[in-house]
Amino acid sequence: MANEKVTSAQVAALAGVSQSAVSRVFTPGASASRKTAERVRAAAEALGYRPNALARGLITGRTRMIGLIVAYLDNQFYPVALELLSRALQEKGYHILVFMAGNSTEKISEVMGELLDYQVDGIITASVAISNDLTSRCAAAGIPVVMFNRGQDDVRLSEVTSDNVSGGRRAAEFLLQAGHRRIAHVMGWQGSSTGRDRAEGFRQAMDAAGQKPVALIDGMYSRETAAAVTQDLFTGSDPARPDAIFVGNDHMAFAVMDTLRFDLGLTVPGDVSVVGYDDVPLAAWPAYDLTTIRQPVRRMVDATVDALIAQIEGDGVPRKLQIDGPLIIRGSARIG
Amino acid sequence: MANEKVTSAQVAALAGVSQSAVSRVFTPGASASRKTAERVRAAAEALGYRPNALARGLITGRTRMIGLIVAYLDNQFYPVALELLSRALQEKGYHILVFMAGNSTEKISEVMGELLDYQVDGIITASVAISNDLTSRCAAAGIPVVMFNRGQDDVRLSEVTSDNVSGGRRAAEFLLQAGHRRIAHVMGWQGSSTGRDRAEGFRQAMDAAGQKPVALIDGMYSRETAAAVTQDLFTGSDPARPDAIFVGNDHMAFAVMDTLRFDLGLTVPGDVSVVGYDDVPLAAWPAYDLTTIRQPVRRMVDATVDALIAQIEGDGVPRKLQIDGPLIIRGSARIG
DNA sequence: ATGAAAGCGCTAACAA
DNA sequence: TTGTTAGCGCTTTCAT
Repeated sequence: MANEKVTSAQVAALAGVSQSAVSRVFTPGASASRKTAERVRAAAEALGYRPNALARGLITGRTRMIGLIVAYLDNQFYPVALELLSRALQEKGYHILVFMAGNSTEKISEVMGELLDYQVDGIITASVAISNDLTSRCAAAGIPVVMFNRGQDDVRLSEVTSDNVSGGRRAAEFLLQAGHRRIAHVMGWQGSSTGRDRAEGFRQAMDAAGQKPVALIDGMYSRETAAAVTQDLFTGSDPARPDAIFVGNDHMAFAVMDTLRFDLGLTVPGDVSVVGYDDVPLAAWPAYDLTTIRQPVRRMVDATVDALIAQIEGDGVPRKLQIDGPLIIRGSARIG
Repeated sequence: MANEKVTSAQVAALAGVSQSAVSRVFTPGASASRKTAERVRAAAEALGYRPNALARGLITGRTRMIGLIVAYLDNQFYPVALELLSRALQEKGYHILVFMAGNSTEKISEVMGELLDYQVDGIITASVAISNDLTSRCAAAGIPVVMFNRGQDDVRLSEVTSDNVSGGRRAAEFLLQAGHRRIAHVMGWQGSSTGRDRAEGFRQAMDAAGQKPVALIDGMYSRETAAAVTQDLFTGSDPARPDAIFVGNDHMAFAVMDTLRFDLGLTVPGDVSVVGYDDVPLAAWPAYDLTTIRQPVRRMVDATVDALIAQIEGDGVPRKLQIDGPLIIRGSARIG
């Protein structure tokens, strides 16, 4: 049974044409008469022939594979993005090679190297930063890189983010307007552009209102850290305790709410208002009903795919895009 | 700058050796003297050379790529499995080509075809069934397939599941022992082996106890369907209402709990006990605190990878594995 | 241990 | 439109 491999030569033999004729029939935009095409297709069908994508890639220099590097999948934002990215790329005839890289620089460069070995046509990094060195290697290899949901100051890199500074600002303004005066910010990881930008926006709005944050703590985008930090926030004396918390992303916000309700015995938003960032599907579930800044994943994904493909097909230069999302008001925060 | 491509020939020229010598240095288990190896490595380093994985794959017939087909990513079980699978395979030097296929048979076979085009060394299907025809094609191409979390009666296919029948049985027994006598089962999708097996186990235990289920409804593994079904369950007259629900997976169980609490105004487990299946991370969060049958993902992943690699490296035949998991008792169900 | 040569399966000039 | 020819970059005999 192990038919193993059917080659274009075998098809050619059966169809009584040259091997290159077979190739032409399977190459979009190549010329072949109706007659040959039919005979070739029939022979191919009979033999179960399909062109070898590797061999094709070797000669055309295009593999139609895209490398996707993602840190973790436990934050719901990423599976959602991954699913959307994968589908969008599939629709355009591309396939994705996924690598999980955590946040270690080492691992990331190892993984990038492997992607280059496989001659991917482009690389998407989801929320991971990449070194200058790596950027140079990709540039040298002529492989476009687009960073999804992370920014970096390098003209050779495309990036697609939401307007995180303005998002942070709006979150703070919303809380202030509701009358909160003891606001804390459990920040997104300060090693990331998103974490820093959101915190920056938050600071700007607080300054503008002449308010000082009760606390500014790095939650590292980790559920555990966010929970621990929340505990700490409420161990001090009463006046130091926040009555509102802006959290750097939804994933941490869920941990904050869990801690508030189940460990500290507080109510949300009765005792404490909570605002998150991302608007992952879980944020809309009634168990959390989280007020949050939406990142319009779908549009971000489309922009990412467009940017990447434009660069791959030649008529594109790296671009930096910001796609804005609204504040979604739900029940986890008091309303002004 | 666009260095584009560095070939082994260029390295050979610089190192003053033959092209095949370069190949040998980069081929594990090939012979080369220390001296040549050093010169080659130096030259490669200088030029930034790395072997082209495509060309290598073309000749060796091994690409070290594994195709992974997954239906959706919205059930937390899959991102978790995907992350684990990806990491495990990476560790063994394999890379994964991910495809999102929904549950349409058409899409699945389209996607399988593309995987075969890319000459993947093996295929893992996560919770998707595959047609006989497809199985034959893979068998003919000599490409091993292992089904993760789904079973199918075909000797050519490997499968790794948990013991779903016994899991369903234990869930029912647990509920019965707690004194419940009006138990409903919102079943997993009856088009899937897991959905059917869990329901089968549930029935067995109910029969053995001489009990009739209040209801047996297909929740389609969908959050929306599960929510709707739950509403229906409580619109009838009082005696028909369940006091316990065994739900076919956690993903639906969350929807059931949300509906119970926020739409129906019932308490869990006060008014209704809920038991799920999978033990995804979210089940342990205090907002749900879900009693559930654990699927030991890590062990299932390891078994999957082992089975696949054994078959790829030759010394393996398709195997059917069942890996059992415990009932995890939390707060969503009354205790007997 | 090493080089020369063949060829993996395909596409892309080039003639005809 | 078609066949012939030359590679894509690599591994692997086969001699040496």
